[in-house]
Amino acid sequence: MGPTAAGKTDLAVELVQQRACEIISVDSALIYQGMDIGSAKPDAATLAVAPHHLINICDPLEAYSVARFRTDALALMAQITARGKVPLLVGGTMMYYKALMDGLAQLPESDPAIRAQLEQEIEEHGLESMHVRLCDIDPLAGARINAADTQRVTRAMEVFLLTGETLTTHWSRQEQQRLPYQVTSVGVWPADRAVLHQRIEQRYEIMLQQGFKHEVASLMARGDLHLDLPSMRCVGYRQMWQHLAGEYDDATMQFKGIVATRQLAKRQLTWLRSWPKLQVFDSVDAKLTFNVLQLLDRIEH
RNA sequence: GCCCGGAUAGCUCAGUCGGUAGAGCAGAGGAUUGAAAAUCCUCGUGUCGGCGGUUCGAUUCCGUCUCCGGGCA
Repeated sequence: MGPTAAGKTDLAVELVQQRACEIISVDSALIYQGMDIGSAKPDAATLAVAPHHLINICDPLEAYSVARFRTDALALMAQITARGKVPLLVGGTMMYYKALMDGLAQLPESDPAIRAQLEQEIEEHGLESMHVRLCDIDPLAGARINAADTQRVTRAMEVFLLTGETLTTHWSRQEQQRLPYQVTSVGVWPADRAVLHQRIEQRYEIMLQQGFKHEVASLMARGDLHLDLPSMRCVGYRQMWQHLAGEYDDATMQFKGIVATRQLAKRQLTWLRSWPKLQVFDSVDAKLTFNVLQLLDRIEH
């Protein structure tokens, strides 16, 4: 686990070549086909030596979810261990890891019709009033969810409308779901934040050189994608889309793209700072791979 | 060389009819249960360009110097 641009892929490629394991990507952006440059997806040559599960599994028009990830990852982990190998989960989507380890309540998946209805309601009466309504039907969720948090207010209402029961009720029925594996959590990032920021900037530069603008232009040219899709809200893609749509110039696009990436890294680190039993390694350390291998071998014996 | 306009938070700028100042962005910290690279919350002391003067008190008024725009030569 680690923030964006920390060097997770490089480490994973090393590990997979030296031990009997298979990589499962834990990344909500790498799932999309045709989103390669801006998502920093490993290139074809890398994938040839280090295949990744759960990348390129969705069209950018589709929405994936944490629940689907959990199902997919558990199935893959069973297959991989059946082959006598170790599942190596690599990525920066911390909520996916969390759901995998701690489980999820039995909730309905999002329903486009209900969501459209709720969106319209927000447009007509405002999010405030929907939050007031939420407080009425589910005071606990209402208190917990900020009145400005469109996504969570909407989701809580959606669950209620879909099932007739509140989010809080569903949560109260949730049982502990223990992962049937021994887990070693490894965190990788530069100890110095300034170094991470530098890496982010350099990587963005490289993405532009590799034709990131053209990649987004092609996605735009399809005609069926738009900015409200989870795929097009991905860091970098959103800013490039807005630039291509004429909202701002090239320099602004670069600035906003880098800023969004830094902010993503910060949020990822917020998860990791309090992650239970996380073994953290400085990715700047030249002996990184050696150190991690040593840790893994110690666990196996 | 002369005239005009600037100089205030990392950046862009507001403001103080004289009582040592605040927005946006950036940045930092936090939350996170089927959109999570999403969504949301909290956090603002900085020689108010330098030096002098007036004043009980100057970032604010005056003088001067420096730098940056623009204009005239």
